[in-house]
Amino acid sequence: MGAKNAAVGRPYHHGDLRRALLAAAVEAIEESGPAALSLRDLARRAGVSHAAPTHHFGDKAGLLAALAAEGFNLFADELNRIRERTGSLVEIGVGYIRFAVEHRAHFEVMFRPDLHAPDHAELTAARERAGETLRAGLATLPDAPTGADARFAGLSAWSIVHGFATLYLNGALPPEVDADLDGTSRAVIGRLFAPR
Amino acid sequence: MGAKNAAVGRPYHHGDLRRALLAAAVEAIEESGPAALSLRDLARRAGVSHAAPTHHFGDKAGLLAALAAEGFNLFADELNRIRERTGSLVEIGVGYIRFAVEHRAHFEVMFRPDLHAPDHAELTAARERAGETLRAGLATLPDAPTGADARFAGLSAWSIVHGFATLYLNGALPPEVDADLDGTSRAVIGRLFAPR
DNA sequence: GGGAAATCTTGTCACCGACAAGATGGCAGC
DNA sequence: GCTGCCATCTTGTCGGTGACAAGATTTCCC
Repeated sequence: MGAKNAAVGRPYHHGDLRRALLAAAVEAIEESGPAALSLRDLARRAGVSHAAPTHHFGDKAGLLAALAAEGFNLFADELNRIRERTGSLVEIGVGYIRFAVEHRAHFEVMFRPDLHAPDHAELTAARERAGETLRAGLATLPDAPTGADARFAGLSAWSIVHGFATLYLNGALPPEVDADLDGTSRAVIGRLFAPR
Repeated sequence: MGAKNAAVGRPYHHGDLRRALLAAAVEAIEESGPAALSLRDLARRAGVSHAAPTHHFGDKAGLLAALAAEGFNLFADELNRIRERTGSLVEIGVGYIRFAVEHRAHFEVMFRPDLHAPDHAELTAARERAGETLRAGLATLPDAPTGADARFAGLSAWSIVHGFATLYLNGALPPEVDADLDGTSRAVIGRLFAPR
């Protein structure tokens, strides 16, 4: 029978601690960035003891890798949705940037391998899935290039959206950008594909 | 008279501790990234007590802000040199990426405001100087755009080089890129300005 | 040459991540 | 329906870290 503890109403087993910890991590990172993240703080937010997270993630790098994996999966879902709906590489790019802003905590962890547990299977799979999504997006180009050109086209498209998103998140871009993020994204990406 | 301490030869005053700590920080960050940086480790590397760094930088955020400022100054110097020598925006972009790789430790700290002491005067000035350099680089374009077009041109150029550099540093780019980083950079940047 | 100020040290505190050992309770198999 | 296994969670502990305080040493400047 549960809840014999001093803390009223809280059963010994949390129920879904793993999910609660990941949600708490998103919250904490949105508040103060991934550098300031503390496992003990997450445990407090979830109402469990300071050592509870260990069982689910091993260590801090394990938790961040799991969070990154969740991020890559959300990311692939979102971009696939946009691709099926619009079939436009520019719109996928706009979605890339919007994802970074709307899922800031996930995004800030996804591309920081120094924070991840090495050889994290779930993360590797999720990252691969997201990569596949981007490659499929490139194929939507009407005059899809081939050979070396295709490599450079892919790299430049990825670079421009990733750079814009990163600079925006770091607060490096001028404030006017905030007023119309999608519009600015479209204009910036458009310059890469403009026929001129 | 100096060197009465147990540690032979080491005077009480270091001489140039500030510079030594910044150099140690570069070394430490190159080894294990900015997240793993520890002030006490830097103090050990410099051969001083664990509290010595406080006087020069206030706290950890102060040290990282100083390192970022140093980075922005090196960065502006390097890009100005390239601009004067080549007058080419593409080459400035290649230099941007090469700087990120060759001064990885500095670069990884420069665009991470969450790590910086807020309102750090030296950093603000250095960042402004670097921004000025980039703007001057844009003006080298033969058909330099004006008005809103100029804003988007600047944003897209900055985004593409910054994104490429960031992805490369994070190990997200395929290994072939390593073989010819400058060539790949040029090809990627070239797609943005290609007349097509 | 003497005192003020800069520089560095020692000592301490709260917090953190990791680990170990034990408590709790769900659950499968009988 | 009971029993034992095992996932889950707690408590306790250790070394390391950042920040601060107070004191020691040295330089600098008048």
